[in-house]
Amino acid sequence: MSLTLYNTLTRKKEEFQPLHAPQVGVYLCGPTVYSEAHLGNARGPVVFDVLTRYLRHLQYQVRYVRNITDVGHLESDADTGEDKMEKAARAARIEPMQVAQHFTNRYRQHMLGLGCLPPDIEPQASGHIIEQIQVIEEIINNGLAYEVNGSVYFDVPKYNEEGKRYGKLSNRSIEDQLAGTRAGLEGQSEKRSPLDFALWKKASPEHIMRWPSPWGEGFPGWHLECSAMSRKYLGDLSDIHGGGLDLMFPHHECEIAQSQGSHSHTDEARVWMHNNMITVNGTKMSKSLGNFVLLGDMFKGPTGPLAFGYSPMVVRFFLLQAHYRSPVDVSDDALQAARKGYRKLMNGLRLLDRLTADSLSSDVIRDRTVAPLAEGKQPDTAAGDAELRKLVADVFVGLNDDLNTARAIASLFNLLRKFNTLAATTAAMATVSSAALTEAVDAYRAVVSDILGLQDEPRANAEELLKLTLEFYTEAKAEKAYDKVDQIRGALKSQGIVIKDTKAGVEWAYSEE
RNA sequence: GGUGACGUGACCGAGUGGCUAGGUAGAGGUCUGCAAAACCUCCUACAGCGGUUCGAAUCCGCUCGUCACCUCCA
Repeated sequence: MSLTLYNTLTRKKEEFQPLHAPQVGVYLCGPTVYSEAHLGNARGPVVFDVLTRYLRHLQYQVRYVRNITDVGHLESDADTGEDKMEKAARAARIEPMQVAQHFTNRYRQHMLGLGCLPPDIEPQASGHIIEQIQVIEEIINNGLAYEVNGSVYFDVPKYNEEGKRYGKLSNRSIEDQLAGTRAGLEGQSEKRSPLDFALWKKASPEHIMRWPSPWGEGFPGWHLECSAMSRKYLGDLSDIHGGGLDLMFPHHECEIAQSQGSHSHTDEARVWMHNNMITVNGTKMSKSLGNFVLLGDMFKGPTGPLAFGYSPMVVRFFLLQAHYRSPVDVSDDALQAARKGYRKLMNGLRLLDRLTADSLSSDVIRDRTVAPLAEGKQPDTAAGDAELRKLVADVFVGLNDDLNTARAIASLFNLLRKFNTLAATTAAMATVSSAALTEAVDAYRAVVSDILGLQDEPRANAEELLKLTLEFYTEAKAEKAYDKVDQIRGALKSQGIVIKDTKAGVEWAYSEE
């Protein structure tokens, strides 16, 4: 049983084999930090978080790179195209890097909330201009790029003449692409072919973000950073490269061309993975359509199509309940169902502690020694153990099948039902061995917490609970039930809280000890 | 126009030639001071029409419908 992943490049599920086991290099195209992240921006990070968590569970040494795009994404293909970063900065009348930093901070905060572990390396495009210039020079030296008026373009037709195939990832032929080219392509006069894409763009006088280069002051093209940074941190060829389906073309296609055209001469990554989109009423959530749900708003709610707020963990669970290559539609109904399912799974997590608790074990042991010993036999747990192990195995069948978290979660619920049945009676408990039970309990915990990254969210309000306790305290005192009084006082004291009987009534404070 | 997906029960969402998906909602039951939880049973399915097959929700064809990419987008 081993992990298989769907590779967009081959359009097949492939058994995952690291290039340099036990090391595994994973790259995820990160956010452009010029605005607040929306729900759609969260899917890739969540999926790749589960992927890297699972790879680590499989004992691989993972280097997970997720970049921050803080420069270089043009507003349009036109020569006058303004950088999105700059546009936002201009609107807010602040330093562009301040905008980038602000939204980078927000993004990290949201990702942590969603249970995504920080990447091992989080490189910023603006910090890798030199590396990007170097890649351009390599491509020029290989004769696959040309300079016009301080801008540099990748020569797609030439690239194809050399036996490469621009379009191999998205399965498009050059002819189709040319045929599909739209009419509105003025502003492309500098390009030799409409298929060519910018590696470096000359900065117009009003452009704030600019860097010196062999071709004058300018800024890197929008596909270049990932190629340059992937190579720097993961080598010429990494194991896995991912992003949203909408990045497949042209972004990832261009990345492959750039890597093939540079000294790397590789597809940049062996496995290319693409997560599907999140839709609202069946239509893709996107900035341009304005139908997006900002993560910050979603956690608080209501916002846009949602009448309620949903906690980060509920959102994470919601996303994982679908397979990453399927589209997911957001709605209150779906999220509310997900919330209940999530809580059920979390209650299961708490049940595990009881299942392995000493008190329960001793009961079980007593049951086993009383009943079966009358017949002079050990209890037969073979069937129960086998069932338990099958339930656990099913969970991993799901994970191994192209990271099918939907199947894995379904199997977890089946396992949970078994746990609930076992916990109900000591007789049921006696049908499984403690070894098999411990195994299953550990597996449940590992998958839910470590691999799926689902944590319990405390929902109880401590202050309210404390208030309630003080009411019982007051009642006990009125009844002169002093052992009860002392018991409550002692319990709270062990939590670092002292009760103060004042003339005005009962109050509490944190212990100063 | 080109490329690629998809259409599963009240809602969400897996699966894929014969074997229970799962969650939520609904009905009944066990348990229960009440309730909840838990467990058991049940209900509503594979867009339509043909075809292949011993057998199709699963493969093929057609029809209808929906979506994505081809332009910045996760």
